[in-house]
Amino acid sequence: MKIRFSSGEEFLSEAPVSVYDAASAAGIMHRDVLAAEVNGVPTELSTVLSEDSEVKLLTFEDEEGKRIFRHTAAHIMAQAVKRLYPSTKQTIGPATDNGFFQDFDSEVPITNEIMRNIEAEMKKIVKENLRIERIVMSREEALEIFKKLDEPYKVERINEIPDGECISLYRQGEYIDLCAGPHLFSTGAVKAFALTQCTGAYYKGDQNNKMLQRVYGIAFPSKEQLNAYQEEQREALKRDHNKIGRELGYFTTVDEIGQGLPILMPKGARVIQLLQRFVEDEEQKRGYLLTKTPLIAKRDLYKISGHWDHYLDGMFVIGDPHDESKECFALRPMTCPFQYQVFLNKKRSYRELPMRLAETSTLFRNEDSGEMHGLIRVRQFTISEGHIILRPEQLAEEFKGCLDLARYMLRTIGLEENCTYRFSKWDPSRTDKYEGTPEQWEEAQNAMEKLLIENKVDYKVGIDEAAFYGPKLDIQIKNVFGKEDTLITLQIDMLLAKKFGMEYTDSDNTMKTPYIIHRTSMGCYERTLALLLEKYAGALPVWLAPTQVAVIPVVGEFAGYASKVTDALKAAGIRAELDDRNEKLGYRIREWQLDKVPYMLVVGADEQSAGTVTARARTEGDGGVFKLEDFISKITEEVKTKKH
RNA sequence: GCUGGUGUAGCACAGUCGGUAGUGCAGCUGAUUCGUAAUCAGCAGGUCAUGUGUUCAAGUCACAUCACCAGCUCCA
Repeated sequence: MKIRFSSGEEFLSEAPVSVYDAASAAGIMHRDVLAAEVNGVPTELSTVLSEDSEVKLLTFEDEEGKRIFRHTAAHIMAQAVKRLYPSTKQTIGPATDNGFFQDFDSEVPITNEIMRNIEAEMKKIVKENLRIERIVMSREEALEIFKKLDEPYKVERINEIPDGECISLYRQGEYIDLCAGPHLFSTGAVKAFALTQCTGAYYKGDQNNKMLQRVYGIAFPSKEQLNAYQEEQREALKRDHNKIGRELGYFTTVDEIGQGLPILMPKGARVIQLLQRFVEDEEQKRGYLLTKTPLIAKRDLYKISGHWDHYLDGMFVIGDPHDESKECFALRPMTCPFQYQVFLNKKRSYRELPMRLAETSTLFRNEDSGEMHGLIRVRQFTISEGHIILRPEQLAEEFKGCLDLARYMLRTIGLEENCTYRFSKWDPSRTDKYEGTPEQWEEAQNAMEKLLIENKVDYKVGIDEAAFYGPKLDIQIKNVFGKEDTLITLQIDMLLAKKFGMEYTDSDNTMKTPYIIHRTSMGCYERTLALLLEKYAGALPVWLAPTQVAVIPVVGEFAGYASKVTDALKAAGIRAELDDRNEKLGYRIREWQLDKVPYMLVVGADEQSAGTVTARARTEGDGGVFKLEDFISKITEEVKTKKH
């Protein structure tokens, strides 16, 4: 038989041979090799080859190699926990994007102190360099083993494995676990690791189930890689909008006002105003009609839209929602049913479609208390909302228009490269959560899929991520903790128009029901601000900076000239601030640096006599000595082009 | 909502065995007028998140509530 390696080498063998031996014989085995892919399937180095095979050796540089490495680290953690706390029940322990975790059912919560103990025990297991063995057995044998070990979750899992599927166990030393694998050759390879946090997690991710103890960890083949990763994490956390946004005075929260209700301070409010003006102006150019609709409505409206049935828990209700004899209001969680009234105002012709309605819309959602996060997840927010009411044949063009607008916005604010696309579909097994029939969902989803392909959107599918009325294209972004949120959403809705009795007279004089696109152009402003602060570490581009220029006289003597310069900048529409405090120059400069202001103009005798300014720029190379009017032109140009 | 953690001045933190609260920076008032990371002096800031309890005595101990943080679940 012939074994071909992806690196080009070949090895011929009469007898069955392990991947490890074959690679050694071919002279390409080295210490960084963790596992292998045989004919495209990941497997361990001990796998015995008995027919012609294509083999790729995996190291930590390969995604699959990383995954296997981390998965083995998870097993080492589980082994350590079983050694220290034998009554703990094992559940699952996969690799994640950055590391791994293990879920345990433990009587006592796992604290930081316990975590340190587990780490110490893990070090021992690595040092013992235990050989990791794969064992395949029948369902009955496996059940017997785990019943004997008193591991009920493993027993449950074994019973869930479909007939005919291979049941494999992995053994390292005294520890044994049910696991599909693959794994490393031995525990010794996991040279550097750290347990990062301990927390609760519902069994099988269902909040009706028991809460288990989850321990997260990271693992690397070398100490250097571990240190580099930890340093990177520390740096990322310095960009946390929830930290710098408060420190720099963009927003704050107040106990008495409540959770998820941030106060936008002058700087935060300014940035949001700038974003909002930009969005509204751009939408006007693209044929949108601006509306302004009420923030509350009677329960009757939400009953028509379906929100009352599907979203009552998420709404702030004024009055008793269940007392039908009295009037009851609710703060709006979405704009849709309000904005539809614009269309419903009179009889509509096909000639009026598409009708593009936009609104800077404040929404209220009664999120569960543990959900709030800085400006990213709040209970009141303002969104660049909009609905396009259209004839079915206009869907492709209008959807493309929305996508173009969203991409233009993201590109302009500099977040496009940080985003990914998710095609959010319904879950056919959870019909209670969704309106409409499977046929209607099929139709809407097929339409969207076609549009995504046409528009070359590189997307991932998300099952059970749709809105209750239709599928979505969600534009996703990660925060500094790696948590993903939706920034922008485009939704196709073939259901709600009918519920609201929306119709138009078509060219053949028949009444037709329109389609609706629900869309945002820049998402909600609070969240966008948060992600901008994180992207730029607080140093927003000039066009968005709350203060664009600080004017600093060298000493008090030149405060007059500095004041004139400031006035000239302000007259040109530049957000300038005069800093004539009686403090040492270096001290004042340092304060503005900490404030991340894009430009400082230092003026003294030379500048005053020449009518110039000395600009010190936040970014290297943008500074220098300018004629005042030249500096104004420079800033005006940067604002106009929305330079990053 | 669930698991764990946190809450002392605007911010960063001390506060020992339970004995009535400190430091630095920021702020204010003076003085100082200095060319790119911190001028000097003085002053003022706190119902120790809130409430209830234990105690002769609570920042410190107990319970409850609120808020903040991470994760789970949910979601823009």
